[in-house]
Amino acid sequence: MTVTKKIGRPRSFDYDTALTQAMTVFWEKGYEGASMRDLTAAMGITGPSLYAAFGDKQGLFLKTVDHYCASDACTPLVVLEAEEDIGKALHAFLADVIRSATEHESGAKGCFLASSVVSSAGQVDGIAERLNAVTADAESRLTARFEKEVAKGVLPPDFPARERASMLFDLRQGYMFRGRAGWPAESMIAEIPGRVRLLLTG
Amino acid sequence: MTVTKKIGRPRSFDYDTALTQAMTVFWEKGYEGASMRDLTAAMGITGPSLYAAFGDKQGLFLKTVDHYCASDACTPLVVLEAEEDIGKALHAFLADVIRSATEHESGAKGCFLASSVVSSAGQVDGIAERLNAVTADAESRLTARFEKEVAKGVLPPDFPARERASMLFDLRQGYMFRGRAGWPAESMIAEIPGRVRLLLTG
DNA sequence: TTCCTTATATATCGACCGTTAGATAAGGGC
DNA sequence: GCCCTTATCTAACGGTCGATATATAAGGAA
Repeated sequence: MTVTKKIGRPRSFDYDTALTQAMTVFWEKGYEGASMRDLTAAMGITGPSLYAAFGDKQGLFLKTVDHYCASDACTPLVVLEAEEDIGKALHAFLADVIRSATEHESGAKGCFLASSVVSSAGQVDGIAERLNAVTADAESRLTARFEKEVAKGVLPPDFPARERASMLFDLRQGYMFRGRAGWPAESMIAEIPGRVRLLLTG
Repeated sequence: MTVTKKIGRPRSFDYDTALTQAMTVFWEKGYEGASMRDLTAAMGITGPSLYAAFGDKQGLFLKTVDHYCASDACTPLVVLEAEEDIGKALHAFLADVIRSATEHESGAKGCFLASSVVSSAGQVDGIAERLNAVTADAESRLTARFEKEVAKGVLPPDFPARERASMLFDLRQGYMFRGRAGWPAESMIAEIPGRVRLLLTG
């Protein structure tokens, strides 16, 4: 690892902090809805600084997506992996999805990828590929969680871990939709136990 | 019913046809991405004619949404209600959802509401309410389909029709996401039988 | 025909879009 | 000290945005 000597005038802002603030703007307003003026205002920098550091708007957008993916910001997944009891883990996963899908009154609801980035898939090159990759990764983590229970003997050896993982992922997407439509969180939470029971059916 | 006498110069275009063409543009490009010039070009009319007939951009958008809702354009629901055998009906429903989510290479993938309109919920007044209403309607139709089987005796009396209907709706949303991410249709189709089996579990 | 009402087409409005010259400021290397 | 490099600022670019003023055209009513 070489020491990177920096020459020239140093940056007056923190790269990752600015990136996170840009992400928030994209999250609330979407790719098209977020103007460069919205972004520079939120990031606290001027236009030329933004272009020098992040490239054009599309480049900045892709960088926010990669930043989000790299930061393990998907809390439901973290919750699922942290809880030992599989029933409680699934309950906590779904509850956290519902929370994230409904908690903010602003536009920054739900998963950044699942409820905001996805709508730009047809308009920004590179988005579909990233969504595809992160979906595959999320599903493998969900699958691993089920397989862990199979290994422990809690779930039967023939338990369809991959199928249930993919269902769990898709159910999450439904909550994103309901959150955007203003569906009340209570009715979603009330249905969690039934869903958990079904997901664990052998 | 009174005969509506029209005075003044008659319209030179068909209202519903123009509305449908506008919907296609919104479907492909989203609300923000669709410019008035895109819309007038697709509708074959000039700007002032559009404003006179449909109001401003937001008004036109809401009219396309209402037009879609009123036209029973959600083919998976129609398919589900048409097929008598519940297993085949569910299979056909999911297959049709997957088809609509993946068939077009353009941006007009999936359900207009579920994959396009939903992303404008935070930015256009009136969208969330409409999504909420149409979701409730779709769920009640899904529930009715399950209850029909309960009445026939195919499903047990204590079958949780409403819960499974809501799951079915949410699974559909997952397919919309996968379609946008470029997920291959074959792998989704391959998982249908397992999902149908689980949905019908008593 | 003449009026009244409504739709049409042309041309354009001010505002905002994403983006970039051009000049200036701030660091390290010598 | 003086360079070289890079970041910063102000200002503005051409283009497109959504929306409209104006004048003309096309029908029914008298």
